[in-house]
Amino acid sequence: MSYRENPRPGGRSARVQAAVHQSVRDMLATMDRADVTIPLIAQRANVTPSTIYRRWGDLQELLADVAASRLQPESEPARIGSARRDLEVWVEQYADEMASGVGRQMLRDVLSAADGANAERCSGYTQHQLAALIARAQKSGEPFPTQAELMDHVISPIIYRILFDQAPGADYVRELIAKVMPQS
Amino acid sequence: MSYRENPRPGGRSARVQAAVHQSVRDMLATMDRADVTIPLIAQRANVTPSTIYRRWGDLQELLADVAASRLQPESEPARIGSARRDLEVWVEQYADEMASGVGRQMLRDVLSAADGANAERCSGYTQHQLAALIARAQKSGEPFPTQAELMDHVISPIIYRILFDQAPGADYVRELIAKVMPQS
DNA sequence: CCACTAACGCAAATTATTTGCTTTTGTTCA
DNA sequence: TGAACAAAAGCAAATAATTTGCGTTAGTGG
Repeated sequence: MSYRENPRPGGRSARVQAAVHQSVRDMLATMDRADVTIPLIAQRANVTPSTIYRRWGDLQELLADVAASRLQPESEPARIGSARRDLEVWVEQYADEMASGVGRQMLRDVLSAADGANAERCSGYTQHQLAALIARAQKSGEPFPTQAELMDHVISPIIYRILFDQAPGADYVRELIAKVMPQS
Repeated sequence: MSYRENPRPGGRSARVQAAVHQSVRDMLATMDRADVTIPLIAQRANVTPSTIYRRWGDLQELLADVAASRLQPESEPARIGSARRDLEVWVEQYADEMASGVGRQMLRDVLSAADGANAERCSGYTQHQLAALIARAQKSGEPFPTQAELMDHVISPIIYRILFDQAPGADYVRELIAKVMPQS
């Protein structure tokens, strides 16, 4: 049986993973990304390079794994007022995070890995947050866009701009939301 | 003066670039992507590895450059009938190309390079094609979405799905277009 | 507690990348 | 045209990263 797939909290495998992830985060925060190499990561994490190579394959996969972990939201969308307002606030924060230097880089890391699993993971996180907002609107009976509408017409344009162009502004985000709100 | 930025057609710099690009395309077509290395590319292109390193920096940059070149459209969108029909046909073909294994990989290559110039290049190509369709509609007086609407609500969702999820189908594409067409 | 095995460490072998220096090639100007 | 110049390429040595075989350690299940 594999220790890696679902490693138990205190196990050696989990400790190594935590140390390596931490090491990567530290290094990305303090040094130029081009200087972040597997031997250096290994040294800081007190493991052998071969451990990392065997476990993640290459730097891209490791960075994608770390980035996807960091993109996992820690909490539910904040409760401000109406479901629409909550949505606006959440999306604005989402857009800001993704458009920042770090966010942008994490997006790229996640997408550039050969294994697409981490990209799906990220998209899943976003959908999960949206689902929470939708459930909230349903409970209070407010009209609200569907998840597909939000993904296609709010999230997608934001991410596209970040990836290919420039950062989207706050008013741009609000316009996108206004467009998908029903019976406006 | 630099030979590289705007190399003259017959010059040495252009010959090297062509040979390297061709070599990359051949190798990507025939072998596993993980086995495509700079020394191998150099050998096949009859140049020394250091030439490639000096010129492109690393494999990711080279792949991004080649991918962006391949994503450059060779011709204007086909003229089928109405502007709307032309748009539908063009977008469907665009979506198919991007969703294919090769297209997907080219997208990733373009996005994973540290230098974002090639990503902008790609987005620029798309906008250029759309501009042609818009001009056509204007000339014939047909109602038509703006470029921003097309980028945000047709292109972006397609690319997002390709990058994070699965391939979009032909009917999905037509629905996206139906949604942005004015006075439907 | 013992047997089992996945994951790790170590070190040698291989392969990729960097770099200083030389040579080639194309450009410019007299 | 043809010399002077500059950019890019070649070559080879030095460095760094990656792979791999084998022994060891540490969780797992009986």
